[in-house]
Amino acid sequence: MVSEPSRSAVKRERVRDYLMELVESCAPGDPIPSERTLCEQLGVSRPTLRSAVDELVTTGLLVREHGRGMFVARAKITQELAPGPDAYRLPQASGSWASKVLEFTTVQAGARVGRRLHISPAAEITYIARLRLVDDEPMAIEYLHVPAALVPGLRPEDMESGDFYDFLRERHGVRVREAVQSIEPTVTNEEEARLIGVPVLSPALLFERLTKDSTGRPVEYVHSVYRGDRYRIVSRLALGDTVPATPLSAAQHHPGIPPGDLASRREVLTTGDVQPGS
Amino acid sequence: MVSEPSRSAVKRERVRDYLMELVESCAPGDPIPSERTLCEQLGVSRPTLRSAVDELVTTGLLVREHGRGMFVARAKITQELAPGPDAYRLPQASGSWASKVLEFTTVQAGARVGRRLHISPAAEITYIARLRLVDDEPMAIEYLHVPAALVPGLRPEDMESGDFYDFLRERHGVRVREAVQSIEPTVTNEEEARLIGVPVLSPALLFERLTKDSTGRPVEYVHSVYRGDRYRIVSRLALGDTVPATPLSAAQHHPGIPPGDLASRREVLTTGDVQPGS
DNA sequence: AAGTGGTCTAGACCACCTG
DNA sequence: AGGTGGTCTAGACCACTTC
Repeated sequence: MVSEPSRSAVKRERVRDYLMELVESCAPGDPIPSERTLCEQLGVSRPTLRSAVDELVTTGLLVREHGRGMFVARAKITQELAPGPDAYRLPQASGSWASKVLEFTTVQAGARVGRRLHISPAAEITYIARLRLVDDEPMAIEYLHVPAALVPGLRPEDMESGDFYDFLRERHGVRVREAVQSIEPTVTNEEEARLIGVPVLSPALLFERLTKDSTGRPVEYVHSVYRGDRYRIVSRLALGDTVPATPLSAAQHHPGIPPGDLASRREVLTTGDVQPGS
Repeated sequence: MVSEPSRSAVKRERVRDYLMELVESCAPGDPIPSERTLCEQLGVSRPTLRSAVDELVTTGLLVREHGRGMFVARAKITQELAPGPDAYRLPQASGSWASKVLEFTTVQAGARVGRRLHISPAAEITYIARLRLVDDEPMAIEYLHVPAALVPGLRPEDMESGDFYDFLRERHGVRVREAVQSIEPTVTNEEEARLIGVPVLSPALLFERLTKDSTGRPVEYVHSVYRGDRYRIVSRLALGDTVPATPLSAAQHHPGIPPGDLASRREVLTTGDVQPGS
């Protein structure tokens, strides 16, 4: 828009903008012309065309199907927060969650996991990789690490139904109390992409969590990757300054929840739920 | 690893794996050989080499500098949750936040924003685009939409210092009370990439927030994009089942905060803070 | 068999940075 | 001037899907 060195910008951008308009004039699921056809129409080479398409695929506007063609994506990656007049009502719990255990072994903790769980690197842990499904569609891949001594006799089936924390309490007398969790954006690698059914380098959320029991002992270290096109975090924040602003530290900024100017005095009321994609 | 149709997989993967090993054997900031040199060493064409490098740049392992060369990235995108024995202590507020107003205009709300703010599409809003900086490094780009009637006489300078919510209360008698916020992973587009200083298609977090005052009237709609390589959400979760498990709905799953099996009975204790990148 | 997307090549030109 | 990354081309072969 602003005066740029070159007038016509890069071809890729011109092609991408053309495609974006094309997509907007189509209904979700509609097929669009083939790569070779588009190349001819737009007067660009196939790598150039493909590079522009790559961007729209990563952004979530287009999907490719080998041997079939390209289609307008069904669920836009950036969906409306909530349509209609009742906007901003928190979405209800939706979809039925299930799990599928992909791997279940006992291995030595190793340096990294041992340090996290506060156990010896040589101590044994139960390592579980499981797919998390919503309405039978893959939503996330989760890697759990639990000290083996804590869960003797744990079976893969135990990880496919019910609440793991309930299970820990009822079967092993372990009462979880607190967890520290981090969330960061990432893009999928080959393995993750294959398992959760999205293209490589798609936007995703990386969670890491360390959970401790009532005695402060670490009981699980979890690493999981959630697909970005169907998963979203919604939270409801209380901002009232009813509390006389316990001055934690004047110029603090707590972005985890509200990345605005909210200095202190706010508290989380409720955490929302999944908004299924399509 | 597993038996694949073709033995050698794609060249891109072979090149990428070679580069990843190369990166691991280097210190952060170290230069790596030029694209043309690597092409010759690996026996691939330049587009193929570049495609592999693209992946590592998106992943945050490499950085390119036009005319200078390629370097091992300083801050790894997936950093340790917390090093050392005191792991999992929540990071303290770090860095000094500042803002730089890039755009400040009064415009008509339009259909989308009007609907969100519950005002007429023809009503005027103050539209503010501002860069959020931490230690003078760009961290996020934020787009605010505030009904103009609520903040008569607001000046750009007012948005560059202090807490906006404090300002609303003291200068305009508006007391914010609650907000609904969504967080989703995304990738940067050209504009966002340029403004926050990362490559196009880098992982990022997209926030949307609607804030209401004590009378339930919407006072701001904010859309912001945080860079993924320097920003992370850390939260501390209370999982104790002290509450007799108010059964909201048996098989519910609330991933927004703890994407494990936490059915109900959990509550957010504290929200963490920024972990500065390098 | 014919069309589609997936991958790769060899070479070209440009813009940028460093001597 | 010479190296670096940034972009683009024309053409080739493969794998997959449909008819």
